[in-house]
Amino acid sequence: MASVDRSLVEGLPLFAGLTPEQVDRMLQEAQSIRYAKGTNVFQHDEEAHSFFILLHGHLRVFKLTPDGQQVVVRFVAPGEVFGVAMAIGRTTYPATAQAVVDSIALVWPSAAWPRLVATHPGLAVNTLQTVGSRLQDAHTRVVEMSTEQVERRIAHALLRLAKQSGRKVEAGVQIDFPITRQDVAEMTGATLFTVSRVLSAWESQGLVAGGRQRMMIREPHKLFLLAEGLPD
Amino acid sequence: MASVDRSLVEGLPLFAGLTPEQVDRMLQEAQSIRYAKGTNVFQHDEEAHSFFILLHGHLRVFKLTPDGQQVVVRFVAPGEVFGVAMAIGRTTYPATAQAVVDSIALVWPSAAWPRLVATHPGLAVNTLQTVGSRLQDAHTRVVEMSTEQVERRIAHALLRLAKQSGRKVEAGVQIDFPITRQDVAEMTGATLFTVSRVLSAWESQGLVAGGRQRMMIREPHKLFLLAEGLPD
DNA sequence: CCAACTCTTTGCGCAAGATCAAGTACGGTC
DNA sequence: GACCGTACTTGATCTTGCGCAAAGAGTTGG
Repeated sequence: MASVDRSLVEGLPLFAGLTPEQVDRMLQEAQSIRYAKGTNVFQHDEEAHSFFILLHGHLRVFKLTPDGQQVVVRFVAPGEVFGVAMAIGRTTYPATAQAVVDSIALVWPSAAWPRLVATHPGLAVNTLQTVGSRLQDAHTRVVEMSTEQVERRIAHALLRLAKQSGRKVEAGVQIDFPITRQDVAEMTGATLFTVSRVLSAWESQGLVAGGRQRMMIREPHKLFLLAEGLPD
Repeated sequence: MASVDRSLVEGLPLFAGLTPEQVDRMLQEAQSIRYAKGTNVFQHDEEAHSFFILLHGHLRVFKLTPDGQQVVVRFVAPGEVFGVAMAIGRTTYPATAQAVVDSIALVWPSAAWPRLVATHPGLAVNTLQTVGSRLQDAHTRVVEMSTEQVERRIAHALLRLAKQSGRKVEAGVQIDFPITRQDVAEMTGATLFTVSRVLSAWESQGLVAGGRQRMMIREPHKLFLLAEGLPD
């Protein structure tokens, strides 16, 4: 594989505290692979052969229930580590990662992880921070699902998307990958129908905009107030 | 502080891969502290001054919403590490840990963590596994809350409690710390009333038993079928 | 340009659970 | 042993959001 330009990965949290030489050495072991829109980077229950850093594009990570329902765990944005199943002590992936647009990732074989960690102890520490912050997110989501009603959950989900993958434009904050109402439903534990109704209402109030697979937040602050359940 | 008997902590996941001497050295830096039933080991948003291993007792870890609702994050059983806020990159605790019975924990100052990790890289790796498996749990819970109705969520919650803190007795599996219907409600995102109704129904079917703050599963397998939504 | 598809909207009826309102039983204390 | 507070039960009512149906609107491709 062609070697990877270091500038692409400098400053990534995973590599914090490593010397440029160490980073170079790690990069030499990585491949860079392209995933066409709609393809799966890995699948639920598949053997965890690799771990990744997303260089370009966006992924949708979801779980499938026995009766075929999907639940979106998160979206992966460029720069993030994903598929670290091996590091957290699993032998298979706990979810499916699917490219929502054409994407490129750096790929290491999972088998290299123990050696990499032994050589660069900082890797474990950095990964611990990453996994820890995902744990925070998951708990936040549990709290929201336990105590908030749909409208506020949807508001929180959109704000999180905006924060993670929002692009500021004149008219507001644009989510910079295609996302359906169904996706939002699967992030919030609501139905497609309910999400559609809520978004329609917000659109007519000028809070958000966006048609088919497009989502833009026009009034982030008002949406925030709504998410927190504060008076208008 | 009195020195801690090594037999109490041998075989704990946190210490996996450390030599007995290394464990001894770590123990010398720990205090063992007693927490009376009902007291808080640490509180939400408090500075994360320490991290812990529970030696004896049971803790209830919960978050508080702005409007005062509690959501139970998990229960801590003896042998588990908790309060590792610092390790996952926080300066404050993200939740409150409260002793549900008189409890004893080993306590290290958070400030010692970076040095301990530098000396024993295995610590970071082990903690990563622990945090990773909590992340799994949290995601499982999100999936359950998104796709299952209350009855099945309650069944899953009880099964998880039984697995983690169940004591097998002749008549079934006894949860070996006091737990209220309110607690179960706060674990499942249901109301006290709904939980009470469901448990009453199960009790009359002989599925579970237990009165005030007592919970015992008499038919684990039937409860499992119910949790998975399988026919009788 | 039309066909086929996917995504989205909207209306209507219904059910799972929440909320409210009494109560009852259990344990601990003086 | 009487009292008190906390946990639990049970019933009646109300609301949120789901399920389903049907149709509208972009998108892609022949």
